[in-house]
Amino acid sequence: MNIGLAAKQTGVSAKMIRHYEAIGLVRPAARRENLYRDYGERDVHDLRFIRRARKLGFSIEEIGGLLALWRDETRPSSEVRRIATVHVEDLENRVAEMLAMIATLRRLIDACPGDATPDCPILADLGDACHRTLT
Amino acid sequence: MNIGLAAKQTGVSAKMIRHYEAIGLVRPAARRENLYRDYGERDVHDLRFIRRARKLGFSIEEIGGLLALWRDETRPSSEVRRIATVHVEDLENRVAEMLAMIATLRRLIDACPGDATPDCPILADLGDACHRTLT
DNA sequence: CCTTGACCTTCCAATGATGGGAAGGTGTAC
DNA sequence: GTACACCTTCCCATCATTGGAAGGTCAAGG
Repeated sequence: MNIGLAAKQTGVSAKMIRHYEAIGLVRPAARRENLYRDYGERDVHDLRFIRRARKLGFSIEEIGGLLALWRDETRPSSEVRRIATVHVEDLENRVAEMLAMIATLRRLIDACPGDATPDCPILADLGDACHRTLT
Repeated sequence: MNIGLAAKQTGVSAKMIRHYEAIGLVRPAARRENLYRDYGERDVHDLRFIRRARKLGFSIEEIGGLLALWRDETRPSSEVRRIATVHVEDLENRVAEMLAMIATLRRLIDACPGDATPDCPILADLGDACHRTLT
């Protein structure tokens, strides 16, 4: 099948399919006589795998590791679990940071009149030379 | 003051200070005879403002708008509030997405034996041709 | 046979925020 | 006078993705 059809069937854009090939995440596609890439079942599987892993926020590097484990019949599930755990902890750290941002911003927004007057605690907080975190 | 001192006083690296100047986020610094950049009170203020806004996750573009409002004595606080609200809603959306990823991954990790056996629900979920979200 | 439109190819560039480093000029302290 | 810390500009890299240009290929229809 052509790259366009593979893209439709996997939800990965043709652009990204070529890119994943260029960086070595997927094996180079077979080529027809006209040099068009030709995809089969296994390629489609790998691309779907990648798309799902991306949706779960795995990096390309992590996905490379997961794909290798997928292909390794003798893989220990502990290794997969380790990668996923490291990733989920990273996600949790980032969420915690973002929640802190949100809490601060919500406080500032609540304190801001939001009318035509120029007095705004949001700008005051960002610009105040004697900066302190609101409590 | 030199760019290095300004960097120390504001927490913005010299690299980034030059970058912010290049993209027009801050006004071009005054130059001494030797072409060294020369920073004053107001520059330091703007850089601190930027650093704090970055810590709250505002994009450079949003910060440009906030800085302009800061300098505008007649700004309506409603405009500042609007920018902050849009941003916080964006943050909340991203957090919700990440929480969904985390929930899915936690379920998969909990179901994974994490031992030397190759059977792993994490890979099964990523690779299954008949894919369904775990409930 | 020729055109049109939809596909495919490769290559180059941009995004946003930041860091790294090279090559070269300047300032200061010993 | 020389060593060292600082400054300058310029280019490149990251990460994942998108966009476009320039050109080749294929199928349908006039």
